Amino acid sequence: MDTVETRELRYFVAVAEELHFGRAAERLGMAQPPLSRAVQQLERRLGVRLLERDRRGVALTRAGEMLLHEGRAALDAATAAVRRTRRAGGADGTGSTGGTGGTGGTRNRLVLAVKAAAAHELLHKLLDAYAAEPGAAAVEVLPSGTCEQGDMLRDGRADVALMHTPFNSLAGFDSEELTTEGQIAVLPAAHPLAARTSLTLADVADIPGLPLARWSHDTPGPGPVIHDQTELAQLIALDRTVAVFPESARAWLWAKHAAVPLADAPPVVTHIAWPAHSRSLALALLVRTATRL
Amino acid sequence: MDTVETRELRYFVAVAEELHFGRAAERLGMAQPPLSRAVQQLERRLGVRLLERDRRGVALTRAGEMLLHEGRAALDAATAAVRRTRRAGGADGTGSTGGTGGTGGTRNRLVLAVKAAAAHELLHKLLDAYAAEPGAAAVEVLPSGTCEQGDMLRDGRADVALMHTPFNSLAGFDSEELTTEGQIAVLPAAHPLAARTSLTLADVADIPGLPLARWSHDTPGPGPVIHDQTELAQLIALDRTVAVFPESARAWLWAKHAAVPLADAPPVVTHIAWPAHSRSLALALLVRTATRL
DNA sequence: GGCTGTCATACCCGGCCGGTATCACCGACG
DNA sequence: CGTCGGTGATACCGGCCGGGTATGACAGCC
Repeated sequence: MDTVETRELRYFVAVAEELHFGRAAERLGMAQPPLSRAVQQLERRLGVRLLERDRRGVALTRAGEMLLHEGRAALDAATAAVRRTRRAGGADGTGSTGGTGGTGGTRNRLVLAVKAAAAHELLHKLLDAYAAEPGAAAVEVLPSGTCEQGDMLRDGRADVALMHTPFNSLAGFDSEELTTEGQIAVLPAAHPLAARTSLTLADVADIPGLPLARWSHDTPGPGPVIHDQTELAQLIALDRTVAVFPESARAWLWAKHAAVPLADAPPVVTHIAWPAHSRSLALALLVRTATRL
Repeated sequence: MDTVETRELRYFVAVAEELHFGRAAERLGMAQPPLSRAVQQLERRLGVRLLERDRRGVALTRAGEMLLHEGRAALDAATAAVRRTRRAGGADGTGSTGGTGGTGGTRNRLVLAVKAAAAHELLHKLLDAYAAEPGAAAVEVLPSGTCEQGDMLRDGRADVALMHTPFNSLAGFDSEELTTEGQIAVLPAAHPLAARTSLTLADVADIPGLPLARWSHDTPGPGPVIHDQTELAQLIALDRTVAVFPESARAWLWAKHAAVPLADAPPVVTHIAWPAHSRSLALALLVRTATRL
């Protein structure tokens, strides 16, 4: 009797995230009373108090925090199992871009998550080299717009990913190092600093009238909040902001952009990463191909 | 609709492991027909054929193999969630040895999995040093007799483990390196080779009349199959076998044993390892203590 | 051809999952 | 101070589904 149904986990996680039975029930598409009862049953079966119900909302106990973390991981594992099984059986429902035919014999497929517009060159070479391998699977390239590649691997939307330290964490995955590159400042071609052969992070941190762009409202600073890379490119060309990128970003620079190496920025290392427990031949072949590029 | 209940996963994994509905049902403590139906429903919901039922048993399809692997991982994650939640809430049911009082304030507990009789010295120093830390949790030492430490971490029986490469795989865990040591051959003190100051793996591989001990019947070879380290020590003292161990094994040698360094054996590295998604202060403190020893 | 052993089907029952209605409680507020 | 709004808990009920038993379809085998 040391197991939980995923339904119970979904319910508890919803309540723990909302800290409110009513909203959680709404999110789950059900009424509040059965939800209350289900969580109570879960608490009884675990023999542990998960929530501290003082009037005016709900608070997590220490055990509740633990179950929130571990339960999320378990739910991810369950949905990953479903997604990967469907994919292996050919009953997939993704409308993803970039399907590349394999050798036709096996109907294997591999979903590769990449950060949009990063490491073009590497990705291109990798896909070409892999497609040339005998026995290669079809590779779907899944650009992770808003989401972390790590999340994609965890919940099964992807089988393998290109990740970039120090931006992504490789924790919990197996990985191989592929390339290392420096970082560059991307600024308007007309700006005085664009003539320099080298800059420092401090230089670009506070250029008068040219604040650093931010990817989210959470980051403090005066710079504009941007949502995609095209928007950013536009704003740079308009002399409104400056940004820092790995060197491979030179691939998408405009004529009105200038790139200057940053002397003291940490190098960006591109890894190919996959769930540690993977046992797929197609994946192994892709990794081997990548490391031999 | 991209999720599974753990019940369905348990059922399918049982069938996939037994490749026989009747035996699987027995193992699950239920009748065969509901099990058949449940697996059929699972196949319908996934839209994928998992089993190839030709008369005379059952075979896994490619998708079935995938679900077996991924489903096991998901089930491990679910039971880990339950175990760790119970532990965090103080409603634990383990009868494990080695409970060591923390500083009393927090009722936190940490289960540390170790290979029985490995790295005594290191373990001792670690426990002492950790207990001296302010805010340390109670540490339960869980000797993993038959089981891999990695499995203990995966299914929540342990929170952290001492693991030894190249014997254990660190895949999927975060880890820090602690110590490196060479390996020694443990042989009867009276044996001629015991006088040597150094040996090679080839030397001990085929000593006439002294075959290498095996831990499992799966390993081929003429040596005796042993089940625990005491049994092995006995057999060595009786001139029946020889074995290879990390240097720290000197701690438990008998008077009738001799230890000779192995010149070409790969070094054994002891790591402290934990699930990559862990977010526990007590664990972080233990890791920091360990790396500072 | 019966026998054995496999998995699937048919049918029934009880439990539990979820919904509606309501309660108990507290804080805010005029 | 009574009322009201909003919280989660309780009571009750109906339908679904998970599980059991009995049986069927089908292949291999002596």
